[in-house]
This record gives sequence, C-alpha cells and structure tokens, in this order.
Amino acid sequence: MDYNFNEIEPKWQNYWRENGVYKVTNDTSKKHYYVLDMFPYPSGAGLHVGHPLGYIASDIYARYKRLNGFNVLHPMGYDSYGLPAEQYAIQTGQHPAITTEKNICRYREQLDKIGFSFDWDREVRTCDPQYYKWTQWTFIQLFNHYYDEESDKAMPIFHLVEKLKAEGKPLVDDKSWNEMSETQQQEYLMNYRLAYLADTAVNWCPELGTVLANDEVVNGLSVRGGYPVERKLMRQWSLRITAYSQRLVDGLEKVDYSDSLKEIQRNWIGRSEGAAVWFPIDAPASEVEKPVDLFMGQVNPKPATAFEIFTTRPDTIYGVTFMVLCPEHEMISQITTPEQKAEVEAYVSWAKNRSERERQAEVKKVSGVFTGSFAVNPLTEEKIPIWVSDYVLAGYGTGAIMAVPAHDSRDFAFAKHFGLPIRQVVAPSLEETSDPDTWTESMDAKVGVSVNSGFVTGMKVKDAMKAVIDKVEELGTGHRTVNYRLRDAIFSRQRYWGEPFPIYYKNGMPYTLPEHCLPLCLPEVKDFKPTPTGEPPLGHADKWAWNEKNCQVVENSKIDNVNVFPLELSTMPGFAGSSGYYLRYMDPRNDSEYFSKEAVSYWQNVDLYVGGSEHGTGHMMYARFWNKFLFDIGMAVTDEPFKKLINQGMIQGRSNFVYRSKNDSNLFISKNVPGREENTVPIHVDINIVDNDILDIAKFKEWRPEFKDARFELEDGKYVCGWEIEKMSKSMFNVQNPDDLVERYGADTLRLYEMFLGPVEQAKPWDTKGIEGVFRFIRKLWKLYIGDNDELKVEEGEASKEAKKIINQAIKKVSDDIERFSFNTSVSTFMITVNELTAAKCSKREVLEPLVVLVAPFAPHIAEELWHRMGHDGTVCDAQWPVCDESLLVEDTFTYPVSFNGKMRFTIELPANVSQDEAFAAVKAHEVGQKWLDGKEPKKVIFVPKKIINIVI
RNA sequence: GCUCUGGUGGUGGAAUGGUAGACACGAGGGACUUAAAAUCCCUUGACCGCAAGGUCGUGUGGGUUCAAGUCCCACCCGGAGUACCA
Repeated sequence: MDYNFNEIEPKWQNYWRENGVYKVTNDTSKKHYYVLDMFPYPSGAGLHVGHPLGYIASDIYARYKRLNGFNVLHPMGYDSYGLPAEQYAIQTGQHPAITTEKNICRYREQLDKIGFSFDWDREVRTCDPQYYKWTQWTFIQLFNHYYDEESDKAMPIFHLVEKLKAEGKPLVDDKSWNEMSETQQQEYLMNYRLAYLADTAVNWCPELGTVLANDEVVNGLSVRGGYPVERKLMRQWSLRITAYSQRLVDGLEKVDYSDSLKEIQRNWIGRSEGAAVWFPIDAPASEVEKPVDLFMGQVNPKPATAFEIFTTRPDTIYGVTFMVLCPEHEMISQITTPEQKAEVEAYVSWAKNRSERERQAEVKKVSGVFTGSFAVNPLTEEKIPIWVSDYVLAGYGTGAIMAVPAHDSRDFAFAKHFGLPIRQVVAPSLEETSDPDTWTESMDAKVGVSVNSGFVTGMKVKDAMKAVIDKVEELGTGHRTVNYRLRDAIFSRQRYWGEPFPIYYKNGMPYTLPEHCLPLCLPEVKDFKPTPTGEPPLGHADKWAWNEKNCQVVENSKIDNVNVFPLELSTMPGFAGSSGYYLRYMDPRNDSEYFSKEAVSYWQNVDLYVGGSEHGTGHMMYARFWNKFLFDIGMAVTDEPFKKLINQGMIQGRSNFVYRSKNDSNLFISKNVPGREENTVPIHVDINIVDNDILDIAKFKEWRPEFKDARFELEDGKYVCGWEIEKMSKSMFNVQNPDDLVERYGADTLRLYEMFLGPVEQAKPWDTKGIEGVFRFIRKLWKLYIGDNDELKVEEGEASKEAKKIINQAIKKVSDDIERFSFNTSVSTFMITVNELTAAKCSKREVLEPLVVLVAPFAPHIAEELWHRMGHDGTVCDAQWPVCDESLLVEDTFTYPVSFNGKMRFTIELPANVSQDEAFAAVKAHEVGQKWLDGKEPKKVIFVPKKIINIVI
C-alpha cells in the first residue's frame, strides 16, 4: 500500500498535541539549547510558502538537537500589534483585536499542518496585557536609568541626581541642582534618561498620521504603504540607543552572524574616528550668547564663541578654505551680518520647507549662501568665510563642517559652484602636486603625503592625522573623538493598536506609573482615527486619566491636575514588543516578574535565531540594545541576545502569464507560436491553474467571468504560459499557499521540498517543478519498510557489510550537513541512501532503524509512523541520534594501473596512517618509485581524494 | 559612488585545494499495461569518433600550486544594503 499521508500526518499531529510531546520544562539537569524563529506578524493574507522556510530549517535543527540529548526550547508567538490591523479597523470599523485574533487562528491552523515541534504552551502575543505588562515595565526601567560613561553601563537615574547634588556645579542658568525648580530638574534629567521626551526632528508621515523610526523610512517614503515622509519638530519619546553605539559595534565580534549582516549593522551604526575641532568666530565675543553646556566635566569645554566641527580628515586642516553650517544650525541668526540677513533667511526657510524626498532627489544640485561672517582656522589662524548649505546635515556630527574642497567631493562641487578657493594639501608625493583649478574632481583617497601643510608637510596621511589631532589637543582647540551615524530611536506612535505608555503628565512633565499598577491596559475608543484636534486615537478614550492617589485609570472628566492627571496619548512602536520577547519565552506565565532569575540562568540566551535579513537594522538592533540594557540592570545574564543568526533567503514568486491577442480580446496565443510577441499583451494568470507552465484551459475559463468565452491558439495541443520571477504578491496571482501543497503532497513532502530547493540563506524563486521528485522519495522510503499488503518488511539479524556502509555514510553526511545548515544536501543524501538500500535489498532493523531517526527532523510524520510500526512505544522525538562507525567507511579496494596515451597513471593506496604531506614527500624522494614503479622515476604526482595519489611516469 | 554577496548543464543546485556537474526536475529512449496512471531500466555539459577513446569545459584575463569552481590580483555582469555621514 502506498504511503497515506492524509491519514497518517493528522494522526501524529494529534498524538503530539495530546501527549504534550513538545512541551519543554526548565529541567536544569539537562543540556540546554534555545532555537528561536522571528515571530510573525499575523497578517490577513495568511502564510505563503516563504514564511515556513525559516521555521522548517529551525525545526529541523531543534529536532536534531533534541535527538542529541538537549533540552530544546523552541517556542512560537505573534508580533500582534501593528499598522495593518489598525488600517483595516479605520476602513471597516472592525476592532483590531478581533481582526488580529482571527488572523492568529488562521496562522496557527496553517502552522499546525506543517508539523512543527513548537511548545505552544509558551506562546506569547505582544498585544496580550500579560505580555505587554513587561514591555511597559522595561520602558519604566529605561526611563529611570541613564548611561553612565564612567562604568560604561546603564545606572539608576538617582545615582546621577546624587552626583549632581554632591558636585553642586551650576547646570542651568547658573543654578546648581539644589537651586533648580522641580520642573527644571526634570527637564535636565531628560537629557540623560534612556527613555526620554524631547523635541526631535522626526519622520512625520501625514498619510499614516504618525511618526516613524529611521528604519521605517526608505527614500523618503514609509516602508508600510509607501507614503511621503516629512521632517518635523515634535515632542516625542525616544530611546537613547546611541548610548550603546560602541557596545553594539563591539558586540558583533562575539556573535555568529553572517558577514553581510554584521556589515549592515556596522554601516547603520556608522562609527567613524576623527577629531572635534573648534573654529572660533571672528566676531566680538559679547555678541554671541552662551549655549547650554551639556558636556559636564569635559576637560576642555568648547568656548561659546566657537563652532565645533567634526572631521575624519584632520590631516587636511591646512586645506580648509571655508566653513559650512547646516540650515538648522542654531547660531546662524547670531552670526549673519545685516547685509546678508535677507538672503540667509530666505535660504534657510527654503531649505527647511523642502521635503525629505525633494532634498534627496536633488542631491547633485548645489545650493548655499554666505553669512557674511568669518571663522578662524585654529592652526593656520587664517580667516575663512562661513557659508550655509543643506549639503551639511543637522543630524550628523555637529551640523557644521570645515570644508576642504581639494579632498572632499562635496566641498569640491560647492567651491566650484561658488568660486571659492581650492588648495591642495595631499599629493602622491611632495613633487607631484598640481594646480587644483585644473582638476575635474577632488582627491578623496586617504593615500599619499601632506603638502602645503605647515608642520605636517611630508608626512603620510595616517601620520599627519595623528599629528594634527595631537596639535589640536595641545592647543586646547579640540580633541580626538568618535562619531556615530546611529540616531536615537523615536518611540512614540500616534496610533491606537500598540502598547500604551505607562506615563501620565503632571505640570507638563511625564511621570511613570508605579510598577505594581501594570499593565496599563489599552482603552476602548469610539474611533481609530486621530481626533479632530489632531491628537492620537487614544484622545477618543473617555476613561484615560490617572488617579495618582489610588493608582487607578479613571474618566477624563475627573482630571483636576491635583490628584488626577492625563495619561500619555501615544502608543509604542512595533519594535517595542518584539525587542525582548525571546526572554519572556523562558518563563512565559510568570505573573510577578518578566522572567525568573532561574529561568534565564538556565537558558541564558538564544543559541540559534532564524529570520529574514530585512530585520537587520530594525528589530535586530533594538533587540540587542534592549538586551544590553536588561543585562546592565541585572535581568539578562548575557550581553548579547543571539549567539548565532541564520538569515533565510526570501522566496520570490514565479508568475505565469497568458498572452491576449491585441486584436481579439477573447483570443489567447500560446507562448511559442510564431509572431506571438508582437501581437499580444501578457496578463498575469493564477499559478494555481497552471501546471509546469501548461495552462489548465477549463479552469482558466472558470477563473474569471471575462474569460468564459476564451479561445486559444495552441502549440502541440497545449497552451504554454510565460513566466517571470517577481515578488510574491496577491496582485500578481503568484502566491503559493502551503495548505494546498500539504493537501496534495503532505507536510513531510513540503518540508523536504522547501529544504531541497537550495541553501536556506539564499534567495530563490518558488517553483513546484521538483516537488514530484521529493514526493517520490517519500513513497520509496515507505516501501523500504512497508510491503504491498501493509506488512512490516523490517527483519532482525545482521545486515550486510554493504548496507552498514551505506547507512554509516548517511549518518556522517547528514550530521555534518545539519551542523552546517546545509539541509538541501541532506535531502539528497536521503534519496541516495534509500535508492542504495533498495538496490541492496536491505531490510535489516540494524540499518533501517537509524535511517528513521536521521529522517525524523526533516519528515517527522512518516518517521513517527515507521518508528511505531517497528514496535516502539515512545515517540521518535526521544530516540537517540545514531553515531557513525567510521571504521566501516575506510576504503579497502586495491588499485590498478591504467594506461592511456603513452602515459601511465597509477592509483596507489597508502597506509591509513600516512598523511598526504608525508606521502607526497615520499613520492618526491622516489621512495614510491622504488617500491611500486620498478625504480622508474615519476614525472608527475597527482593527489586524488583522501589517501590516494596518482603518479604519472 | 561606497560596502557586502553571487556568477557551474535546458532548470534548481552538489563539490574540507584533490575524478566538476552529486541529487532532483525536465527531455529522449525502452520495459510492464488493451490503454492510461503508477513503477522500473537506459541516455542526457559541448565537440570529435562506428568504437575503444580523445579534446574542451565552472563570467573574462593573469598568478600561486604537483593539483584551482574553490586561494591571490585585475576586469565584466547580476542581486542586496546604504547613500550629501564630513
């Protein structure tokens, strides 16, 4: 009888569920291993075949580890807060909680059919109050901590207060801490808290009615929806992830991520070493106001009458011919001369009103304006003009640069456009200088020697950099420094479907709810849109005020700003809930703590994390930051959350097309009919009515009413469709739903096929062409164990040497493959093994039993069935991973001389204890020649695999 | 532009520096069958040859090595990330 997956797969899925086979306990007596998938956002579209790819890979690894005696934590949950459910709610009025619940049910149903070994008792959902309680709790901790540079970790904010009290230094308006009002004190602390409220230039998306984080904006458009995004100054919550910049860079050394992902993260953090240099303003000091000093206790505070610039090329300081400020720079109005005032103001307002998209689109266009003022180069004491231009960004460095047109392409373009002088200060050698006015581009490379550069002239670029910084520090006009591109993460969203902030406002200042009052549950609202006054949707809630006295959420009408205060109206962004979920899985039902000390001490952190690389700069960065903070405050026990990361490649869709005649809209011409290309237009056709590019004509006619009367011009009696690789999407009718495949071929075939498709990490188009081959393998496997009359063919007794060798080769290969995450080659090995065992007519338990265990991680259903039929009571999940008997793999064949073309090639087997190097040396020393070649000298020695060499004489 | 990836048959893809193309799909041929499905067997990188066998072959050109798809240098072409980051 053939393998009946329709009956067997559900049977074992039920068995696993009913017997709690995948339930994991925190059994500290066993070796631990934590395999995690990035939990999905349950979208309305359901899963397509791309989603389970990573889940299958991690499931195989989890099962493999379990068979090797590990206690494996392998949980799953849902990232269930997010925009799509809310957008849907705005359109339909359907509460996001209902949509989300429905989608989760659908996801669960789909996941269950594939036979994963998830411990569903540990499921978490980010929108569950019992979960987001701890998201809110972490936020409160972030609010109550600051980054202490001295100990290089987060410390409670009261430590800072103590320090400020003790120092008694003037902080704001010449007042010391004790002299400041409470509001002033709170404002001051906002500069230090790891979660803080500040006026920030944010990415405002008018269409979505919310602000977005940097990683949620690409090319000036929102990632979700693709709407334009503007820069806007708003009072927003932010997370001070920048405090962890260095540790986020350093941590990459300790983790096992792909080089490309590490590179993506390094680029995103954008660490660059260089110097901060102060260029004094060439104007009376009295005309310049003193800015607020945020750099407490720095050795040489910047004088108020100087601009601080950041440069990675201090060696070029002798080539500075002007300075440029960003249009947002706060000192522009103070330094602009009356004559230039009108022009500068016009430029600044023009620059500020430009959208992000316009600015980015016109990067090549040079614009700017002279302020009329001058600064002094601290090394040359030269007077240089100060310009304003939007090619200098407010968000990076200090928003002011020293311009070296000869050695920076942007400065070069600016100087050329405005006719500013260009001075060469770096050249290949002292002799090889030229007139920069004749150049067509600047010399940006960091190679060569300094020229025309005072005391550094003749030094190599690297040495000159160091020498200039030393000099600058000696003169007290700047210092060595490191700059990061990373920006703080904006943490407010003007949205409904997210975690509420555990924050209320007293005198306009934020205060956190006491921890024992959590969770602060998301209130009901009448409307999911912003309020008419432009407030976030929570502004519609009637009961959204905080009674400080009895710690209760009360009606807004009771707000008196004495005992009852307004609550925060924004909610947290998507990444809030996903930043620390992996820790919660360790102890998911704990009511009194995020997770217990015991649980985290046992599981430590994630051993293997599998997910898409699209989360490289978003989720991965936030999660690492979140974990480092929890580590600092003694919650997490490791500095990095994920030891090893595998990025599964995206599965693209393979679209099919039919070709509609241009003259006759009811006529469809097959792909290879001559002249088809000129006379037709391609139309996407549902891939589910196409098989191997052959259109099912009957189904096509039913597919849509307009094709009811379709006529066809065929080739060889078939209609052949065209195809193209595109993104998998509903609108292109190329979405492959895993359920359909499970129904047709079974879960085991789907699992094996997804792995067989190619390396997990590689992006690849989905194509069902090869699935038949895998399906055939499953049936062959079955037939190896089960006869035509459903009887077990497995026999006791000793297997042949040949059969033992076959299975041991498989054990070795598959174990290696799984360790290297090369699952596609494992599937090939299974196919070879089954073919060979079938050919060898092997039916001994000694060989067939280990094979079931090898296959179990990949195809658990059939493995379980065969395991039971072979007379085992327990589940195959508790079997022992077989060990390879290497002695069976040693070749013992003899070699034969083969002659051709007048040359002789000998293949000679060497004793097992002779290494290749030794063998080669021996051959060179003619020993082999004496031994085997009747004293003839070998002309050429060729090594072929392992311990065999070829000798040509 | 910069950074990271990758380039192997008709297709997906195998190859710790060691017989390139495993395995699978597709294609062709055959067996079984009244027929079909299913199953099984053979062929399948290109070229030459009746054959034995030979020659050429991993984007291009060099190099290292007894030996290179694999390592090094330069270039060409895809894919991804990032982008006025000073």
